[in-house]
Amino acid sequence: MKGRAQDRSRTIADVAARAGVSLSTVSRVINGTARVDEALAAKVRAAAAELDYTASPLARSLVLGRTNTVAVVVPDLENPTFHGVLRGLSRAAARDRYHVLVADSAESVEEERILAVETRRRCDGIVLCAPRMPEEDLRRLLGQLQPVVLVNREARGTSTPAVTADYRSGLTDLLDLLRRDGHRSLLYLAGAPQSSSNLQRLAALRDFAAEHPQVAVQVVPCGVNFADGHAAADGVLGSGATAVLAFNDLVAMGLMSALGERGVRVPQDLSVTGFDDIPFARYLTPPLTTASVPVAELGEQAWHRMAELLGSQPPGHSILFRPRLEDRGSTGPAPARAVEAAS
Amino acid sequence: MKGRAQDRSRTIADVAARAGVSLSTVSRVINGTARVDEALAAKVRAAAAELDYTASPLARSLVLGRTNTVAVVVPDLENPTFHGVLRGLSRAAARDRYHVLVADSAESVEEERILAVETRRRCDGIVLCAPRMPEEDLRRLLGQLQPVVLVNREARGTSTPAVTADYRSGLTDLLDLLRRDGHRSLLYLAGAPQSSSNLQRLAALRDFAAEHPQVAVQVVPCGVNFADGHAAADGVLGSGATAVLAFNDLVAMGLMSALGERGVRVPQDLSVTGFDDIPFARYLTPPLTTASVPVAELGEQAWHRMAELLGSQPPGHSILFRPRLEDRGSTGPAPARAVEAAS
DNA sequence: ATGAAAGCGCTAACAT
DNA sequence: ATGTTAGCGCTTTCAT
Repeated sequence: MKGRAQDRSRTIADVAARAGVSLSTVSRVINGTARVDEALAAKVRAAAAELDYTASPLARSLVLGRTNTVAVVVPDLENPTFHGVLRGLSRAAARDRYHVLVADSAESVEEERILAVETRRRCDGIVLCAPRMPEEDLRRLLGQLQPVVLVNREARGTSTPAVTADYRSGLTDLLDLLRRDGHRSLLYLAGAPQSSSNLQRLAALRDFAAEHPQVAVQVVPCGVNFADGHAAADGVLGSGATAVLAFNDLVAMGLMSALGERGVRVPQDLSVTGFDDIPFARYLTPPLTTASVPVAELGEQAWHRMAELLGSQPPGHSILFRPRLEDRGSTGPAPARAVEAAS
Repeated sequence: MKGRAQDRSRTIADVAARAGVSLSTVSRVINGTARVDEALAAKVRAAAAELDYTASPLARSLVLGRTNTVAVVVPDLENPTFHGVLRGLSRAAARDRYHVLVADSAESVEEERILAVETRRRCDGIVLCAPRMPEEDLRRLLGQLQPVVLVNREARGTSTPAVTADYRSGLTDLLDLLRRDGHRSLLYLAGAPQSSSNLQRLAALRDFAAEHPQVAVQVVPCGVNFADGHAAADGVLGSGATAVLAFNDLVAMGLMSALGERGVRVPQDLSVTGFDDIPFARYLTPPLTTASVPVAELGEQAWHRMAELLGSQPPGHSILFRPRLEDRGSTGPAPARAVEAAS
């Protein structure tokens, strides 16, 4: 047999020995931290190549105090929004040779804090998606987590950069669209009560109600996923509303599915809007009118803010993506009379 | 102000000093590695609590040779399959107090190798999703990556545990369904040509064609996502087939969307099947007939296999999930005559 | 039962 | 320009 099996990973000492130089020279050559005589450098490179040597990231991290890793903490990987954020972040970070650690708190606000703090110790910074954490808890947490970038919520009174979608203006756009279509009785299927993005939507609703007193707006607790929307159908039909603003596309899809089962036509009998513009929204029957949120870009920008912080620049400014109205087939003119509950 | 701001993270030396004991005692108390006098132990715990001390995972990893982290390497996080795998894996690993590093090779088979090797050094093992890597390259790579668990493909001639879906039997089920519905001219929209899961489907097709010579089966290159399916519509309509087996649900959805635009009715004019049973498949109009693959469970089982390897048990057996046929609305009896291309 | 000291693999002063 | 040495924060012999 040629060449012994390599028992374990080679160390810098192996390379130094083989090249007949000191550890520091090897380190210098490999990191390019100082001038090294070209002859020696060549020897080192050769030795490293022969041994298939690469420096232990662990050991480097320990001494450098830097892991070249960031973590993203999300409440639920299943949620298309966080999934998109992870995707955008992961690609962007990879371009800068950073790695990403993912931590899914499985919706437990309790765990989230602990998880974030523990995860933080394994990396250089945290991208935090914690829509439901009470603001005060969040502010306290932020101190231990630096550097942090927030996604889809802000922490007032701190200089933590945040990358968010402007859910308020997005919902306002949808409300205006429905109003222009002649709807005078609207219903909002609310998401997680205390979540930032739900509160923003409620703010839009409040503004709208004040500006358009002739339009009735009901708020009905619902949820954030398909099943929640599906279960809301009967309540919606009993409400007399001619248009429904679902918390997000998933809820809208669930609702539309249940409406279909009941023979209610969208948009002829009832208009429905979603939120987010998940990939399938445009391909539903009818295509879903929604406010498009560039989730992957949220993740990408979150990385850019993080990269600034890691370069020990001062915190950059928070950035807000304005959702774009996607006026598609699930909304239309208000019917002459409100639909009655079927069945 | 009460208490100085803590300049940087506390070390075990700080705790030892405060408790008036040696470093080793602190280590022993914290890890429970040896008996320590209860009085001392209490002092140590108190000191640790006061300083809010937790051991540096980095330093521990370096000395223990273990990071408590595994990496999952995927070709594309956007793909619902890999996304599901990540989700299942992440939750399962978290339960065992393991962290997960995610590496997205952005579809580049070239990068994949390098990425995997580099990522491997930062963790204890790799869960590899590399459907397109040539088998020989894969086998070579496997050596450097140990411990490895493969997802959705096997590496013959190795003992690397694999967790896969049986795409072959899944497609066979779909083929049988269509045949029983009277279809005699089928068309398969193929995925990535060399990917394992595409090859498995082709094998099913081959078997089927041999067993049922009276049924015509065409294979048309297509792709793996929505847009690919959408673009395939005209070719499908010109083919004379009465039923189409899309590579996966995304392709099926794209196709159905394009068919809708052309006024082709599913399943009356044309039956369509997907594969995977992504969350929205059942809510399409019509609901998609497909073969359901439990992606999150794939990830979960991948973790279990990995956990065995990490416990230095011998490699467990590979496991194969049999897709379940979901007979829904997008398939039906073959029309009396094949549809003609519209427009 | 406890402490002193070596060492995980590396980088960065500090010498020369 | 190169080598020697002291750590990074921890665990684990090895003494006592």
